[in-house]
Amino acid sequence: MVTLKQLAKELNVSISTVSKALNNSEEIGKDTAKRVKELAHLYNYKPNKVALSLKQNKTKTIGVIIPNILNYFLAKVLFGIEREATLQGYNIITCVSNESLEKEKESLQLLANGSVDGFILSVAKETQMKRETEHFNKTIRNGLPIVMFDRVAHDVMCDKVIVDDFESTYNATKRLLAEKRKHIVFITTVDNVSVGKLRERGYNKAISETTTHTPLVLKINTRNNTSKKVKSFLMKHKTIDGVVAADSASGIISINTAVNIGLKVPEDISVIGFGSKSVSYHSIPQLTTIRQHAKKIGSAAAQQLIKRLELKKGASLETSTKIIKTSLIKSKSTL
Amino acid sequence: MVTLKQLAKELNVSISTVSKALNNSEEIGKDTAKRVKELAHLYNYKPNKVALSLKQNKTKTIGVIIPNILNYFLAKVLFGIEREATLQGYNIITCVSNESLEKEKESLQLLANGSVDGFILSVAKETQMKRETEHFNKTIRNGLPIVMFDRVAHDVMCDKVIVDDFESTYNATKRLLAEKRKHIVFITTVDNVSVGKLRERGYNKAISETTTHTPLVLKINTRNNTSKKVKSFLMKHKTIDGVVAADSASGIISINTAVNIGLKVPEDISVIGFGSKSVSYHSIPQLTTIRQHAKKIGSAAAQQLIKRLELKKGASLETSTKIIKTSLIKSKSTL
DNA sequence: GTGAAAGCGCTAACAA
DNA sequence: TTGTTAGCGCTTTCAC
Repeated sequence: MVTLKQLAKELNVSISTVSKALNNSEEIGKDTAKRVKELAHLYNYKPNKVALSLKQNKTKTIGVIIPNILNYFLAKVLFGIEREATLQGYNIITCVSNESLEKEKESLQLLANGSVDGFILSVAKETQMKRETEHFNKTIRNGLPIVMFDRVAHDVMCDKVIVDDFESTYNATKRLLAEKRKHIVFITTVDNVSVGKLRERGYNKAISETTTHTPLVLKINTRNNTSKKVKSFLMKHKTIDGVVAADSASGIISINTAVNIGLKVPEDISVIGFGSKSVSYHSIPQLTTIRQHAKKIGSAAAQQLIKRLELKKGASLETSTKIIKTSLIKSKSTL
Repeated sequence: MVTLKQLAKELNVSISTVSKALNNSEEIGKDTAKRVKELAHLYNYKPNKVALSLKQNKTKTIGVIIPNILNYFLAKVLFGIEREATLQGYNIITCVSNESLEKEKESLQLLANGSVDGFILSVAKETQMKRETEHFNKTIRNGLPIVMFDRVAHDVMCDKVIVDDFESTYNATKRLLAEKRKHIVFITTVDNVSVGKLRERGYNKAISETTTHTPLVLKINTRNNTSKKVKSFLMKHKTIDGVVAADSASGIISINTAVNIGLKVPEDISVIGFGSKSVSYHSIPQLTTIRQHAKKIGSAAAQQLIKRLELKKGASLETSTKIIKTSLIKSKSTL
C-alpha cells in the first residue's frame, strides 16, 4: 500500500501538502494539486483506514451481533443492515451469539475496544430468559450506542426496531375466524422469548374476543419432530380447521402434513404462517404468510444507528422505538 | 475508553511502563506490575484495537465476500467461517456482492485499504460469466491473500476449498440407477456457473455410462415458477421415475409436486436433492439429500487463510486446493 | 501556497 | 527497573 509519505518523497513536497491536495484543500496551488492527484491515481493511493480511524476516533464500522445466522429471517435482516450500511459508507463486523449469553457478552466486549462505533443486535434467547441487561447498559455507558431489533430488552434505554408481533397473529387469527373457521390451533416452536409470547397473546385475544372456546396451543420444542407432532395432533383433533403458525417451518409442515393425511387445504383446513416469499413455495398449496419485511427492519436499524453516530457533538437524540408492520400476504392455503 | 496515558498519569509512571507491565514484560518490577494491573482491571482497560492494528500493520480481521447471504448454503459457510475465525481471535467483515461483479470489485477495493488482512470469498455469478479475474490477482499482488470457496476462479493462483460437485451427482444418479430407475431427470436452476455445470456433468456421465438414453435436463430460470414447470414436466413425461435436483428448493418442490399429482414417493418416483437437514423436513416424505458440509467448508477456508496470514516473515506456502466431500444422506424420498 | 509539528494509542529500541 | 523517544499513516493548526 502506498502512503502519503512515499508520494511526498517522490514529488519532493511535504506530507501535509499531499494530504491537503488530495482532500481538495483551497490552500494548495492548482498545479501542485494536479501533480499530486495524478501520482496518487497512478499508484492507486487509498488512505489507510486504520490510521484514519485512529486519528478521527471513529471506525465507520458497525458491530452486528446476531443469535443465529441460519435463521432465514435473521439472515435477511443482516442483508438489510449490510446494504444500508454499505450505502452510507459503513462496514459491518458480524458476530454470531448462537443464542448464548456468554458469547453475546464476549462479542460485545471484544468489539468495544475501538473496533466499532456502535452495535446492532438481536438479543440471545439465554439473555432474555435470564433477563440480563448489564452488559448492554455498560456498553452504552461506554459511549457505544446500541440498536436492538426483533428480540429486544425492553428495559434497556436504546433505539429499537420491532415487529407488531401481537397484532400480526391477532389479525391472522381474525382472518381465519372471518372464514368461519371454528377450531383454530396456534402452533409454536417453544421459545420463552418476547416475540413468541406476543404472538401467542395476539392469537389468544382474537380467539377469546370472538369465540367461546379456549385457545388451543401446540408447543413444539425440538426441530426434528414437528412433522410427527403435527400429524398426531391433527389426527387427534379432527375438528381443527385452521392453523396459525408462529414460524415458517411449522406453517409449511402443517400444510404438507394435512395434505398427507388426506385433508384438503384450504377447503378443510386453512393455514397461515410467518415467513418469506421463497419459503412459501415449499408447500402445495402455497402458504399464506405473515411477512415481517426483514430487510426493512435491517435498514431501519442501520439508519437509526448511523443517524445517532453522526450526531453533531453535544447534540442529543431521544431513543426511539420503530415498529415495522407485518403484512398478511394471501396465497393458496387460505380461502 | 481508558488509555495507557490515563493509567500512567494516575499511577505516576510512564506510558511505556504501563504498557510493559500489562504485557508481562520481565523488565518491570513485581509490585509496579501489580499496581498497574489492578488499576487496569479496575478501569476495565482494553488495548485500543485500531492503534494496535496501525502499529503492527495487521488487523486480525478477515474480509468475507459472499454472493448471497439468503442462500442457506452460503449462510452456513459464513457461520463456519465466523466460528473458526472467532476461535482463532479474528473478526470478520462481511460484504455481499449480490452476484454482481461491480459490487465484488468495490468490496475488494474498499477493504483493501488496511481494513483486513485477507479475504475469503465465493465468486459472483457475473464474475464467472465474464471470466474476470484481474481484481483478484491485483488484490493478491497487493499482499492480501485470498481463499476462494465453492465457486472459485480456477485460473487465479490462490487457496481454494471446493466440493466434489461432479462426483456428488454422479453418485446420486448411480444410486437411482441402482434402484432400477429408468428415466431420471436432472433439474437445475440455470446458472452458467462452474458448480452447476459440474453437477450436470456428473449426472450425464452416470447416465451415459449406464444406460442408452440421452440425459434429460430440466432447466429452470426464475425462482417463482419452479412448481409449475416441474408439474407440467412431470405431466408430460409420465415415464419419469427419478429426479436429481441441483439445489434444495427444486428437490423439495419436486416431491411436493409429485405427491400433488398423485404419484407415490418413492414408490413411483425417487428424488434426491442438494440440501441440509432442516430443509429436508419441508417435504413429505422427507428428502434424501446430498450434504455439502457447509460449516466444514467455512472452517477449512478460515483455517487456510489464517495459516497463511500467520506465516513467519519470508516463509512461503504453496497454494492448496482442498476438496470437502459431500455425503448422500438417505431419507424417505428414495428406496 | 507550502511545510513543520503535534497528536490519535500503542510498542519497542535505546538510554538512564 | 523505569523512562524517553521514535514511529505506524493520517489530519490539522500554526508558522513561514
